[in-house]
Amino acid sequence: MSGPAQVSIRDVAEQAGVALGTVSNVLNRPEKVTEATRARVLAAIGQLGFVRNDAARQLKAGTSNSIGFIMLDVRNPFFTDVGRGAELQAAQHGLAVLLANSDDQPEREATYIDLFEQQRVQGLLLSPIGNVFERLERLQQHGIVTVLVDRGAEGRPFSSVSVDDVAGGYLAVSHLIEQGCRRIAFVGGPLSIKQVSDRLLGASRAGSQHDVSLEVLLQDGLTVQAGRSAGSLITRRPRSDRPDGVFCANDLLAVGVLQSFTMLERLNIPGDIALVGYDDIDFASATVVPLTSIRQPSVLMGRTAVDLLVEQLTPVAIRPEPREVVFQPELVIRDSSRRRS
Amino acid sequence: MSGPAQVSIRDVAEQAGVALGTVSNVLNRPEKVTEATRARVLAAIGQLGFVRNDAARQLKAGTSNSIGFIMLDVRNPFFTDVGRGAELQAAQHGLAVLLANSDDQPEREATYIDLFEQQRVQGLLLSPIGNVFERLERLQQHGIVTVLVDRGAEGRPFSSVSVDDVAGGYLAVSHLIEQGCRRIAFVGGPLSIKQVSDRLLGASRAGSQHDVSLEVLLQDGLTVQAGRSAGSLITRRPRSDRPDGVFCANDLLAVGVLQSFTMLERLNIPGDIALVGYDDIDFASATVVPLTSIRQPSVLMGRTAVDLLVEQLTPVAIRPEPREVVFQPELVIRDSSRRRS
DNA sequence: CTGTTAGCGCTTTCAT
DNA sequence: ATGAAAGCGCTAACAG
Repeated sequence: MSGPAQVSIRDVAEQAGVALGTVSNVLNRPEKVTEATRARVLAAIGQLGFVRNDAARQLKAGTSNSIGFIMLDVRNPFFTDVGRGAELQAAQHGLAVLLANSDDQPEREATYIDLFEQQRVQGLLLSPIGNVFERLERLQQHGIVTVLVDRGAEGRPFSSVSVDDVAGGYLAVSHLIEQGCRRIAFVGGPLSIKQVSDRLLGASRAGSQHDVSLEVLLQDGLTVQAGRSAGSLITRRPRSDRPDGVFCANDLLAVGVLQSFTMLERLNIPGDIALVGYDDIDFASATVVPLTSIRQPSVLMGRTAVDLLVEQLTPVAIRPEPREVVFQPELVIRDSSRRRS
Repeated sequence: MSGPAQVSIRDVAEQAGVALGTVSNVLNRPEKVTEATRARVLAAIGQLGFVRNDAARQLKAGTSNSIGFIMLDVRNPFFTDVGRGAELQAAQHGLAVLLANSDDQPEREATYIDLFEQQRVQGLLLSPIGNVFERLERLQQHGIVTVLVDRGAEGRPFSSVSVDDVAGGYLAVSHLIEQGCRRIAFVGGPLSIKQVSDRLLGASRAGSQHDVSLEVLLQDGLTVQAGRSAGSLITRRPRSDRPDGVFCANDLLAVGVLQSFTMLERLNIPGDIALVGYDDIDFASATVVPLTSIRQPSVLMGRTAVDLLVEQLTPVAIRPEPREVVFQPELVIRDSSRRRS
């Protein structure tokens, strides 16, 4: 029932009583083989439990048929939604998606880029965190295309799918101002993450247009945990020192802020403090006070990223220029910020 | 600056003016090479942008140094937490973790098992969904070890990390009964998922011990979406027909149920209906009504899974027997079910 | 340290 | 259809 530990194409050929090349043909060009021998070969494959060694196949081909997706944070539903979209679309093209989690750490990002490069993936989807653009350009010259996800290319030779984060930040804070907020706090960080600094930029534009103060409560991560600590920072202040509106760089933070706010009996959301998050994850509408948020088309972004990648998977000669797709964010108003109407 | 598309070890040797074997030594046994030539080789590697071709390395070695983790659902924070733990521990052993998402679909699970087998990963972490045990045993004979995650091995020759789901279901429903519930509904499905049927089993044991009715509202998935539809199924009934306690097979479902419940002004949680979820994800304490849940030690489970895998990565002769690690779940009581102090 | 070599498993080509 | 053979890039072993 079970042959040697490593069953090779040669073993299969022997078992089936055919030539080695014929087995390869059955695997790769079945139409070149008569029905009868094809059946014999398949039977032998089944008996021996043969599985094609991808390393050898790749070595020959020079590339695998997977793409890698290095996510900033697997625990952020936004990214897993993007991943979901990527998988759906990749399947359409016969590609598999391997996921990795850089967890906001440049070293881990670098490690996974290495790993995927060594594996000679067809391409990479990546939300860059560290300073990796030179790295990626070299990769590209060596035949591994990168598509930037949730981040614009800014003149660099990559396709990208992103959302206008400046517009998103602007939307969020404009909305808070409309609801009557005058002392707004931005919760988020680190600013080395472009998405965060862009959202802050948009926020401060909206703030300065209306002459509203914008305080920045810098956090070292975009997690529920960080949100909690930002929240308790605020609640520990005397009432008069607290902001009346809080804009969080993502929903995880907002959830954390909400957790710490709702531990204070006498703090009313949105009455005392209005709250806006970012990403509109599934949970946003299920929080203590349903969360106003900025929606990004996450699944569509994943699909688009793969399409852009496949577009670049053509021979250099006929390869189109990299493209940038920018989606517009959308304000989703819920109770956490709704003061009128 | 950039050489041929594929820079090989041979190009490096040429550039550095050393022998091919020396480059290999620099890469794999640096101590066998003098400092000076090592530096020359490293310089050449840098200049040419050489990256070791893992396919070739693997082909030679017969195995990669990654492990694959096939998750039931990337969008469930429980699994990403497990993944996080696995990554942490794998890094300790110099292994990389590649994540894949079977999304509850047996075909996708099979596809990824194939993929990882073709890639000759060192081992697999897997929460089985389809009927894959024969497959996995064959894999094991061919040198790819599997550790079952969130699922016991039940006599099969695999190590496993799981949580006692029957105990968890029992805990949940016993708690509801203690809070005075007498008509309990179980929301979850499909029952083909062992975790779900075990939780139901525990639930019904608790129910029958106290002579409490247990209604099963079967869903086809463990998602927020499915939870919403179960919730509206309940709220559409006349008050007298509604359960007074709901136990959801996971927190995503519970979040969905909560969403639909809280759309009804006059429905009081936990007064009219008490609610218990499962997994105790980060969001559980941030929901409209903070969610009572059954906690599983997710990160620890991931770490343990990798340890069990590494344990099995020894030559067959000295390999220890597979082990089963079973953690006990823990009831975390919050407002969604707390009726008496 | 060098230079050479075999071989991992597969694909592809070629003449038969 | 076959059988033979080259070669993908690497590792590891060898004699010098």
